[in-house]
Amino acid sequence: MSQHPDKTGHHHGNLRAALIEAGIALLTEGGLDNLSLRKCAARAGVSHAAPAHHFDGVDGLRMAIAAEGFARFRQSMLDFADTGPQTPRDRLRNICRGYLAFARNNPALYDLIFSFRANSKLIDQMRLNSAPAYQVLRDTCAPFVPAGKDPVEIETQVWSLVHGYALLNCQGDLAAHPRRTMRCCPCLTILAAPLDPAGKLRDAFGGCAPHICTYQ
Amino acid sequence: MSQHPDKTGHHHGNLRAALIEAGIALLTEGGLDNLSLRKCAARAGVSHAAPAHHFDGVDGLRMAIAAEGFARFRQSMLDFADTGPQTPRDRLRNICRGYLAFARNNPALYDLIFSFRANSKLIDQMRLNSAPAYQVLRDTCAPFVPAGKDPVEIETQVWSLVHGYALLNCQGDLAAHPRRTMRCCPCLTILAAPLDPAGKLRDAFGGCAPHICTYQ
DNA sequence: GTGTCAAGTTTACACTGTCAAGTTTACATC
DNA sequence: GATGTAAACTTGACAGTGTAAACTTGACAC
Repeated sequence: MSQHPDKTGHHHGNLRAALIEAGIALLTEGGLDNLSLRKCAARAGVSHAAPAHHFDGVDGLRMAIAAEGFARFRQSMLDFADTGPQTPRDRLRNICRGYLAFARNNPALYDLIFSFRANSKLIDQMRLNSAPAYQVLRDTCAPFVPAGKDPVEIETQVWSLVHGYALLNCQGDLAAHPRRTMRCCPCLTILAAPLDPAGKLRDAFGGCAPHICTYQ
Repeated sequence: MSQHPDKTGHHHGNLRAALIEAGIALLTEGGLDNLSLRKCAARAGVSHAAPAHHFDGVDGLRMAIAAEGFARFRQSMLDFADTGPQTPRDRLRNICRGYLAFARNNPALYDLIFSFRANSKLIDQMRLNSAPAYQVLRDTCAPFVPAGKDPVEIETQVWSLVHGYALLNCQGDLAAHPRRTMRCCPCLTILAAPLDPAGKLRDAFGGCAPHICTYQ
């Protein structure tokens, strides 16, 4: 099926990847509104209708780009988690840092991922795309789930907190105060100072209890 | 300036309000993608260019609708806060419920509010529009801010948590499990069971510490 | 009446997604 | 090699979109 490593005459050879790459570039340059089938086509050097043919419409293109975004998103979390000490608490703190780093470094792609509103046909595929990223969260939260409790509760808490924080930081009122940190009970200190503009993640976790969460 | 209570010949009389109302109806019926200048115009019975003339482009229309959305959003929080016991803890719990109720009852409007990406010209106006809603949060969080601490830290925590939770519930993976509750340390139990589909907000806060947050 | 100005209209244009039809290429089969 | 077929595009057309400029209508001050 993949007998076209390079463009051979009429066939492009690697159009799908080229279109996704073009789409990510468009997102990076001009935000969500800058992404269109025709611009992707022009950038990939194909006719204006080629992307729609490939991805079955603009929603398909956006989903394909979002799938690539989820893969990079997941990788950002894993990159942070695999660095430094490997205690469960360190790993949980660091996937949150990786989460926020991705949101900060790829705002438009992050926007696309979490602004995706698909019809029922694509929503299942979208869930498949995002599942590996959620799995990182699940694996990392697992050590903190008390016996007999539903893991999804603490997962939801961590996910909600970091997701809301990322959105508020990247677009909302907090964007004016990027150095703002979050501190509350110990389960929240994992998010402290994650968006240091200089890229040096200050450690502001001093004085916290050693457990993540006094789950009752 | 408002000498046109009804439509008098050429002038519409109350075009601005009619367009905003039409826009909200379009959002409610078909989501974000269903909102356009021309559809608003048709629904308000004016020419297709009238909305752009009024609001100086589609971004202006969207901002005007978002301003109305923020007002309703704020009112939803206040309605919940002013009901029931009036301890600081009750009020904080209830503005979160009001927050989530609004997100659930007005998903497209909530989407519009928090997906708004404005150029630098409109972003200041947008901040003015959202300020009263944020003020509700600030006032409600104030009793929980320890002396000498920056109030914005606990505000950010609560806002992030409820914002992320609302988004995940309304659009994301959690949408499949609307009855999911969040429980963790006491500061988080305010969000427990906020999205009961039957509309009866179950109280699942039993066994929590009486203080909101062991802020250290 | 006259001037002025805001409020809408009209017209036109570029851009967008989508669809139908046609063209080119690859490949299997004879 | 010739042929059929399916996939991978291209081409052309169309409706819907935002936007800008020019025009018209109405209200009001003088």
